[in-house]
Amino acid sequence: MTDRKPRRSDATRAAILTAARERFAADGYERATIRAIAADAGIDPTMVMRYYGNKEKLFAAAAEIDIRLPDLTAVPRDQVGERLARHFLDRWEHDETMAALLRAAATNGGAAQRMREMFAQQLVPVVAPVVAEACPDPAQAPARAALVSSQVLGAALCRYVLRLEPFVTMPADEVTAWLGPTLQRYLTAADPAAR
Amino acid sequence: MTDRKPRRSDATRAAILTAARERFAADGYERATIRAIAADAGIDPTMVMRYYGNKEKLFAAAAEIDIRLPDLTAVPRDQVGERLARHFLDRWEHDETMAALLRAAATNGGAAQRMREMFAQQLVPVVAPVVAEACPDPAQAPARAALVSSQVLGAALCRYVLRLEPFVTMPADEVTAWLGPTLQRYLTAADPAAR
DNA sequence: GTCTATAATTCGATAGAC
DNA sequence: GTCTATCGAATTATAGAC
Repeated sequence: MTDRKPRRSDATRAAILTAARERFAADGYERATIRAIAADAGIDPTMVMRYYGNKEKLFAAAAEIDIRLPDLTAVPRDQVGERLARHFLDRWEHDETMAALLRAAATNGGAAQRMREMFAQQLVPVVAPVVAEACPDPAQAPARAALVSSQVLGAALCRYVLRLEPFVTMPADEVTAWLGPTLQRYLTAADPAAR
Repeated sequence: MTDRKPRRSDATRAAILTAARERFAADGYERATIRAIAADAGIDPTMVMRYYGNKEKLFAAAAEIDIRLPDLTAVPRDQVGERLARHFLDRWEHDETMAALLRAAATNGGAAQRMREMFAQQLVPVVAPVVAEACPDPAQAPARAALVSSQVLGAALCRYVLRLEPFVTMPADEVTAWLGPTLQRYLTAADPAAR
């Protein structure tokens, strides 16, 4: 009843979103202009405003993402780290939405807020049961998730934003091989000195 | 003979740099305006242009930093990780230049280039001898340094830029306790699976 | 050295014809 | 739905008086 609305210009909206993600990913929030996004999408800049109201709402729509984290409770305890690392790498190599959000979050408050919400609503819940096994204190989950975020986001920063040479060239498999044990420790060590 | 030039308005130049670092750190490159920087420094915007030419050169001057890495060859082999972690945390808690550079590097090509140079000229050389001991292949040094960068920059991103709650509240000692072993492994492990 | 005035752009957003 | 025209604001940068 509520999903029977294939508007005729639905393709246009999608084209705008795609172009917006590319521009926001390449230039960041402030340097990406509505004019340029419209040009990339092959339409008039006015249409962007008509469809999305203003630049901020356009970004919000373009940066709406689901990390689609796997269910870690179904993964062998000693492999959660590498599993997580591979998932993130995979996700980022094929979808520039995260790169756009990361670049924008560095200078735009709204984008940073988005990042924090993603962290709290998507990463913490998935990670919590794994952490609980090695560390009974339930208050530890957010801290461990934050540590995981720092390594994963740092890798993304070096690879996709700063384009730090050794990190850009390094094969995805090698990156996950290095990050896996790090994430594993952040999730399953009883304390910083353990393991 | 060459350093006898205490210009009368040297204090003004310093005030501009301080204000510039604060603004670039808080707002990023594009949102930080020369007007605002001048206002913070209590001078006329024209003076900023007169002293530094243009915005890009001003940023270059403001982002000129020396990480002042310690000599790792004088540190016990099994403590280089924690030593490095503590150094970076210490350095950043008291100097917002790195936060400014990090924020700006996300959207500004020149700032990103600066980051890469800092990495190649300051981190790689210091780290190379330590890596060489555990891994004879000299070509490994840049890769290990890049891994270290990813974790260190990721932590800075979460703590100072994104302000991810668990990471902001976490005491510096706890952060170094967690990051130390990670950096240690990146520097001294023979391969990703070792140790 | 310092400041006023302003040039030259650029961008987000709106009004309104078709 | 789509496009032309344009407003209003903000910015870097320069010219020139004092």
